Amino acid sequence: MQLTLSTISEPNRFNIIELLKQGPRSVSDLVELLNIGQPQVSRHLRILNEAGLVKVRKNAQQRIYSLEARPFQELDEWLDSFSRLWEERLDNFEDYMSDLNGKES
Amino acid sequence: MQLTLSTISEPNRFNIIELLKQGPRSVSDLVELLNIGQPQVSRHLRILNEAGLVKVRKNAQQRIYSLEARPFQELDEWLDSFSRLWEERLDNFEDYMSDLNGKES
DNA sequence: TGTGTATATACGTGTCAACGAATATATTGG
DNA sequence: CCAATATATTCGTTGACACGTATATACACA
Repeated sequence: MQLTLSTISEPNRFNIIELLKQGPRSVSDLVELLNIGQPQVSRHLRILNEAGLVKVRKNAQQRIYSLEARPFQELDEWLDSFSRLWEERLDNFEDYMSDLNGKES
Repeated sequence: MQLTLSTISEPNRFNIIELLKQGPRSVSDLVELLNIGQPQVSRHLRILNEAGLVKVRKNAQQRIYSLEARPFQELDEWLDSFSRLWEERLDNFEDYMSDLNGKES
């Protein structure tokens, strides 16, 4: 979970993920679409792969990268545990805590 | 979005968020529950606050921190854009791309 | 097999952020 | 105002990581 988060939080990897969301891409495709050099793209792809966020497929000399669904599903499930933050009436809960602790600011 | 991600990805801040998910907490509460010093807790809380992930309320000398819903909602909405990854049949899409690019591995 | 294309790795450098320790600021009650 | 409690900030150090350049590996086709 935290590996997923820290991996995605790097801006270039975030951009790579946004591109792969539209479909599989080769490394050279990504190099053209991003403004960074090929070694950097390969390196970020390796990190994404090690974090389980992408998978690779060979096509001649090309490597076709695509997104792996599971980690994003897990992130989504983790966020479900926050649902009470907005789906239930948070205000009432906060007022309750205020009363417990004394007056407000 | 990326500020949210990088902020959450730090392990101590992730733990703080998990605790705040259960309800508002004072700094000293968090210091007891986590295994890090008070200055570190305060520092992480400041970073969480600057990222808009928590809000503060004063109660005497205490500062009561609680989660802010919006960034988590935004994260959830961002993940919605990945829904096709698992809700629709990805396999067909991949086969389609394979045909476009030539033969498979 | 050798050459070109596609991708990956190695290396040195610079930056950024987390940490612990020490100290500063706020807030309350006496 | 003073002392005590609660929280915040500063400082110096250190480790992790992203970058660019250079080089290595994989694969296909002539």
